[in-house]
Amino acid sequence: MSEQQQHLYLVDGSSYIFRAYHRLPPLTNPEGTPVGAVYGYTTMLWKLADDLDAADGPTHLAVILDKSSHSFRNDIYPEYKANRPDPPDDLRPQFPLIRDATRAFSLPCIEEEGLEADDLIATYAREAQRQGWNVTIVSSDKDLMQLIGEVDGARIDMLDTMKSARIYIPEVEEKFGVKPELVGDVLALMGDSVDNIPGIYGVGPKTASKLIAEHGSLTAALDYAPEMKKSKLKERLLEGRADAEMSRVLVTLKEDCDIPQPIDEMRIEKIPEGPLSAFLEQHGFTSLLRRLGTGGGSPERANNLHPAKAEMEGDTGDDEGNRQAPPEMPAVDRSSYETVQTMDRLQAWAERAIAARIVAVDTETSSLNAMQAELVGISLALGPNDACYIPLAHGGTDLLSETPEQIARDTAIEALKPMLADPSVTKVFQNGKYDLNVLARYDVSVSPIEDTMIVSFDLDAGRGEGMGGGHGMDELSQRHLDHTPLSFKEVCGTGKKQIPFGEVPLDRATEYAAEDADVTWRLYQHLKPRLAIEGGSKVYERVDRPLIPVVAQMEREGIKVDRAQLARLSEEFAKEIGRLEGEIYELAGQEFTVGSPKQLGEILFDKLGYKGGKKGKSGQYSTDQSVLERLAGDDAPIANKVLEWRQLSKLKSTYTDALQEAINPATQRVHTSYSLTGAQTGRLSSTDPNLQNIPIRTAIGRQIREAFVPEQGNLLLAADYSQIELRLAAHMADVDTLKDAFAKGEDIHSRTAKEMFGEVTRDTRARAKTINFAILYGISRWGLAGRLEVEPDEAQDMIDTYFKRFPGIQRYIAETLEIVGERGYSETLFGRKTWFPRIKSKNQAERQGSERAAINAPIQGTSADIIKRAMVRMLPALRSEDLGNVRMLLQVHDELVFELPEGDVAKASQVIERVMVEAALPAVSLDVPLAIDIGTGTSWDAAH
DNA sequence: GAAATCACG
DNA sequence: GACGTACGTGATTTCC
Repeated sequence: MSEQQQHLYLVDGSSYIFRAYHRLPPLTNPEGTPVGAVYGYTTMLWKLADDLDAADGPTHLAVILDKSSHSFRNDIYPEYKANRPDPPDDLRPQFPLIRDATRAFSLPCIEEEGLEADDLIATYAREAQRQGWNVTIVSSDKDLMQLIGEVDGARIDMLDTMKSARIYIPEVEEKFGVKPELVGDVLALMGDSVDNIPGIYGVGPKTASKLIAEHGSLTAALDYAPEMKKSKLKERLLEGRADAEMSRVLVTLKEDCDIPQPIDEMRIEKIPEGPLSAFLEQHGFTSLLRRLGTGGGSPERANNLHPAKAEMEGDTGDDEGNRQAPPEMPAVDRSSYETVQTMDRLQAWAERAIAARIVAVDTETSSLNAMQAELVGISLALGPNDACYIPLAHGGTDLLSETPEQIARDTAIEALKPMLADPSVTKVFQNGKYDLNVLARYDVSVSPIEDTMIVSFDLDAGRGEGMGGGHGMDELSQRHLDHTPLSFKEVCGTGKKQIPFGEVPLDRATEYAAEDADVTWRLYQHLKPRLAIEGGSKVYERVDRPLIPVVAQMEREGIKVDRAQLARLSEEFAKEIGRLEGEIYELAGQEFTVGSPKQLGEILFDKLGYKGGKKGKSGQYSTDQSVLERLAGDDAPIANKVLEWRQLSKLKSTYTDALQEAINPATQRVHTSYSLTGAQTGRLSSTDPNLQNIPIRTAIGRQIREAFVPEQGNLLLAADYSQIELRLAAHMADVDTLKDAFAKGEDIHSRTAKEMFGEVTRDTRARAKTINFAILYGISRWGLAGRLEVEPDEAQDMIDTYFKRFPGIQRYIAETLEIVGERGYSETLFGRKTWFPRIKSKNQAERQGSERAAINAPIQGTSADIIKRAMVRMLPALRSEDLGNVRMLLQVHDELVFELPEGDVAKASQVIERVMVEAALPAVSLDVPLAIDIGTGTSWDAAH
């Protein structure tokens, strides 16, 4: 080819600014206009312009914007995009500035009345392709992925600048399981809640791509439906055919729009600096301005963007002061990292860390379980691309190679200890609880620490889903740094081929490990300032951050379990399960897998002909507890046998077998791992094993609790908050009757029964209890009707009575929903936010689900805040009362479990009770007292 | 890997 | 008038 290949870049401007808006802090320019999204947009154009001379960079470039909200799609389907909320108030004034920014770069900006940006992009892309040009669409919109591919050597691909990812055929196939040409068919089946494209109800991305991949097209898949075997899916395909066909039209891009400007005119050469510098100056983008002057990327961080006024926080002010825009950082360069193999170099890094006062730290180990992991190496980062990896226990990469040169583990640890313990050097981790536990096992204490995972949780709980509850490092790096770090899989492989990190060659190990510290350092710079701006400092500084070492210590303490007792129970359960199985086969008239709900349903309702079999979404009979209990009442002896079988199987597999496996061989105790970011409301969760769901409600289950025991000469002490959520509801909704009952120490469910039904009997108290919980969980007449086994009308009457007798509740619900609808998040009394991205969903079930969760979150979350505050204060309080031998072992949402010398019980009980009762103070003064029940015994069961 | 089930607050 | 019905979790099993 004689001529240079032309390459047209089409920038999807509209979708970009929405994403930029959500991931950047609310900056304003010197005039006070919000410009956060504009800033993001400007840096993105800058990056593209930087590629002008690159081999595959743009020769032509245009920005495409949405002009009107109405398009031909609305004529086909009036509901199209109907559930789009209005753009936020501080985004709206930024739209015109986007055009200004584009003009400042002297780039063409294209928009047409009645056409969506996607259609213009499709038209331009095809036009350029026809002329033999390459095309790159700068967007991450999945609809546009239909266009990807090559015609006569001219290819169309996509670039997601936020993730720095090229998207071509393999990426599309990975995402949709089909070639780009078939993406439209998949989209038509699955629908799109954002654009309000119906698709087929109940068909999601998985099912859609499977169907299209199997049948080759939407039409073929729909045509095949009548021949499918009977299933919910079949029904839905048959019923939803028209919806799918209309959706197919809606997702089809219009490739033959009239084009406002020929592509030849989009050629770009060098960006003239005059208009650009004027624009940058006007909006205070001084770091970019400086780069313009020096003509290159300098890592300069200072600029004078003004932060939007921080919310009133009443904070200690540790984060007050000048806030800066996200620092400009150079791209991650893995070749810049150092492998530290001599003591000289290690000393140099330790000294630099002390001088820097802040250092990101990451440990590499042999296991995800902190209580078993061997330390393999440590990485440090002091700035972007200023990071190192210190290998400590790397072996040869195969049998023939020698162990690489490295500092002995103990020597290196001793050299790092002063820095890690230095109170003036902040150590930043991503999930620091893990590193703290690993290091503690090598007798290293680390303080003070910061944790980017927790910072992210306190800013964005509820906003993302994914590993670490949306706060894992890879996800944060993608979201905030536009960078994909090397994944563990890439370095260590997966499945059978996986190797321990200690066998990764040092150059590769350094790239991975040092990058993790580098990314953590960058995330900290990016996220920490947001806490003060967005009002998260209080809960982070006073609750979650100080909690990290406390929970880490609880995990290390572990709890003793009586293995012999568990083994005895396992054996007993096994015998009983076997006996029940025989009886069940007898009653069924055949053998089958009792543990298979599918087979059980068929036996019960098809073979034995019991009435009332209801099939759920998947076309399968439901056989859960409530169904079996009803059958048992209708004189079906097999139902009771299955219920018993289920109970025992559950107890055996989940508890008596699994807990024996969980005993740590080194400590002979069970060490759970608490997730600090697992529950959106701020609660902890417990895994490996889960010690927050040990049986208590049945006598047979409680035998498992008997296996949780203290060491010789000690006792277990359990302290739990009595009715804490109802107390908080009484305070937060300001309900005098309830507050009065709590003040007088009455039984709250009895009082509710008296108010509701006039008299207190076993029955009315039980109903009242159900209603009280229903209120906490966000009530619906059908939900309550189901629980109380009454008609929905009657349930509605009870709700009305409840609202009348306890005025305040109804108002609390309405106010909470109004605020969450407005702001997108709920707040606890201590300022913890939980986001509800689906609160405005057009899908009623989805929206109502969010509403119920939003009613509950402030109550459940405040309760979590309170017990967390108690945990933070507990050990210092005990220590100051000379109770240093009391160990805090477990937290179960409203309960703390301790192990202590018998002689300490009386004194410790007082301290524990006081700390728990006063945990809300002084930040919040409740109108209701908090009450604590305390028990002690020689097992967890006996302590209740 | 999803769905069903069931253990807890 | 239909949707599918209480909030928040984690572990195990079966089945595709």
